[in-house]
Amino acid sequence: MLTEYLNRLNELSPLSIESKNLLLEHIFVKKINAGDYILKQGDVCKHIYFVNKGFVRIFYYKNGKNITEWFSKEKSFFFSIASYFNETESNLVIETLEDSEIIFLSKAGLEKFRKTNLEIANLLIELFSGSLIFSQQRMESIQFETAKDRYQNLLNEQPGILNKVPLHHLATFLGITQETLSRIRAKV
Amino acid sequence: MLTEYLNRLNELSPLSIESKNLLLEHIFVKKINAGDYILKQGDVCKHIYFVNKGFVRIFYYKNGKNITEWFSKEKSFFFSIASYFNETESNLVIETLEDSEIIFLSKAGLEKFRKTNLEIANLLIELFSGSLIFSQQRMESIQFETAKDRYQNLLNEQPGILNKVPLHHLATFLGITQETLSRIRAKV
DNA sequence: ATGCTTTTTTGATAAATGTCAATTGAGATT
DNA sequence: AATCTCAATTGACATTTATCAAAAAAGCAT
Repeated sequence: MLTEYLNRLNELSPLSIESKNLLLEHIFVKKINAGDYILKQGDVCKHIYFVNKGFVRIFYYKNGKNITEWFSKEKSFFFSIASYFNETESNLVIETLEDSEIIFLSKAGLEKFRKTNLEIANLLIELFSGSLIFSQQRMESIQFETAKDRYQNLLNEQPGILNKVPLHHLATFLGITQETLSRIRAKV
Repeated sequence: MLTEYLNRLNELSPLSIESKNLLLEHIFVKKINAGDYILKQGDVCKHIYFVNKGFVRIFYYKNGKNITEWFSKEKSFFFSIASYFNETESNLVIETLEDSEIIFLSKAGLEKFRKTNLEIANLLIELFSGSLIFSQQRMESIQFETAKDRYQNLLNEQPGILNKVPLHHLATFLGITQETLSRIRAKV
């Protein structure tokens, strides 16, 4: 399982056996039951997470309501950006929506080795630039697309999502109320 | 002037004389008159830009209207993220609002050296993570704050901006129409 | 299957914002 | 000073979306 994960990292940026071994000391796997948290509100995000198996929701609280920031499907990386970099309490909460297997890659390890290990430094570049592209895409989708378009796109990208996620989570993700989403669906 | 810029880079991530010299070959300065473009629509973004002097607006077109993505003040870095990484035509346009002095740092150089030079790789990590934090902050400000709040914050962060930028640019930046912004201002 | 709970839809109304048009204001020019 | 131009405000109205409440539908357990 970790081999597969290391291969994934290696695809992002080539890693020698030595570099892989360095990283291995800072990687661990955790099984997390559906509905449990990976990162609670107020925690500091000290890892880059990877959904090896399962399905994850990232959300934040606003006026008492919880608003979905995004969904992370299998084989993708995620972390709480502001909390990770600034080492501040996260205002993002990360929960699993299914029984999941999450791989933790520690910031401590990455920070330690990137100063001396070129491969690990370049791995970080790839991780961060991937995250940057993702963040930018999400911003553009909010700016350019209507809620209806974004709903359609979400269904295309993640066909099974309607079975996994209650409608009100989709609605907050799209930035509209559940009622409005329901009416959008009725019209299609 | 370039010395100052190199010091700036050095603050982000320490650079030896050798690394600085490597980078120097891939840095140039351009004076750009107010209203002229740094990056046109359809260009591919091949540099990370730095506003040494002046003031810059980044915008995109949507339904024929131009929408401000953000303003870059002096001593800050910026680039067209999707275009830079994917080497696709930029849908962001970058223009100066004042006579400006822009420092160009070429992607070609960065990509060449990050594979072999640890300092330059770490510089890139700092540049990208800074950009990631910025991108995230902007997203959160859109999600968490009302247009009114965002207007106030903008004035706090950039007190002189009302003298530099016509109201309709501020409005599109805030995601509202000029008329709505005018009404917000009237109520304060 | 029956009832119980949760999710989703529907309806009526209110609030916010957009649109279009007209007016006002401020600077620059003659 | 009068005029011209561009920027900003105001008004009237339309549209969109939120809100609150209730009904319908879908899942689940007994």
